[in-house]
Amino acid sequence: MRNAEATKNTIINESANLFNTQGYKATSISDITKATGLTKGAIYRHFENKGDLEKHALQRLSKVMFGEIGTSIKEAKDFRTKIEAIFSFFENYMNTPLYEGGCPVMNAAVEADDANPILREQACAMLQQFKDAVSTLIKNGIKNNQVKPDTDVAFYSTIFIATLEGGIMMSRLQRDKKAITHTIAHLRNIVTEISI
Amino acid sequence: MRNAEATKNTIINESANLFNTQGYKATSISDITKATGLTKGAIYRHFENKGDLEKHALQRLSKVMFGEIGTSIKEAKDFRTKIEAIFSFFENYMNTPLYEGGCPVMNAAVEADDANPILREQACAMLQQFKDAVSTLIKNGIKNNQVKPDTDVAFYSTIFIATLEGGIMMSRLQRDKKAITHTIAHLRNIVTEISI
DNA sequence: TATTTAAGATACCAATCGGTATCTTTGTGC
DNA sequence: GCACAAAGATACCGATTGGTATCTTAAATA
Repeated sequence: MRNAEATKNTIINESANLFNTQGYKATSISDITKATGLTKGAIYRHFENKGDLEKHALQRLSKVMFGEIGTSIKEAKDFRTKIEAIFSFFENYMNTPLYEGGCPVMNAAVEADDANPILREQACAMLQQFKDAVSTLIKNGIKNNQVKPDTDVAFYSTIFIATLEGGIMMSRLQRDKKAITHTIAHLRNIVTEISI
Repeated sequence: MRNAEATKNTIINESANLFNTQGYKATSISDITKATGLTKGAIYRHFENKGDLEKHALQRLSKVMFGEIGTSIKEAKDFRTKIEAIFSFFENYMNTPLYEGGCPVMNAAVEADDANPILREQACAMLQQFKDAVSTLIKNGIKNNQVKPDTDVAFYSTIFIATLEGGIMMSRLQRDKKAITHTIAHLRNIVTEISI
């Protein structure tokens, strides 16, 4: 039989790309057939329905996003370089993004908000995963005497993510790196403030 | 004749509400007929096409948003209370929002990004208007010896907006005020830093 | 090489999409 | 109260939507 796993993989990749750029509702199954070169019959053999495909696609975006962030964090040694890895990841959204269409968390969050509870739940989990990653990063910084011990972990992980997400939203809308550059510069100041 | 201006107004209001909650592409003309109690024929008498209606709806959201922000800023006297008016506006997105569905700028920005250039341009103009408002607020603060004279206006107006937008995105996704509360608390610290 | 079965293509379905042509109703000025 | 014009309702249009039933093709196995 023709490699089922490989075709399923390309369907997920192509649809993930389309969903993240055009939106989930706005992307039709036809769009995906055009992008993959496959037919509707082939797609529906691998996925129950469109919602199922959306789920797998966002899952893929999540894996790619956190995979990249995770490895670049692991490569760094101390708190400052680790958090710098996150900054450069967001900065690269404007130059050489891993996927097109901006941050998958924000895209899914804004679109799914009320109409698509499954997507919303996934976006929620992704945001939590991101927050947890930043939190452990700060916690380890405290443990290793690189971050001030009285630092409010939940507070700072929240404002880090909020500022980054807001920054790339502005930069993508204005098609100008200035916003994300400013926000990251600001976050660097905060990093200095809480660093020992 | 039946009051044309009034019906046009309700069409704009109802569709603005639907567009901002469900999304522009995801909201059909049928949805709007159900919400208004009018028929398709009535709607297309007042608007050329769906895009035209989208334009008017976002324009309405813009007016409402900046109208509210503008008046509450004018009522305040000094820099701190003026910027505090903006904070409380964003905080109210979670309690008693002027309109449902979150920030119209972010919603339009994320959805329109590549597919809907007219909407994108409008969102871009709204963001610029918001940034200009914060900028003049800071500039006046400097002029009136309430803000440090060496304050980078473009820098701070950018991070104020980015942080607020990111905060409400997170809070709306998590359906929890914590994120926006934290981000605003952080912005209050910044206000203190740049204040005299 | 023949059989079997999974993968993918084709052809269709009802429902809905944005949009329009036409008809009916309603209010206004004469 | 009657003609006129504007506002809104009705009925339709082709195109597209998500989805399915069925047919064909290709690869593994016997």
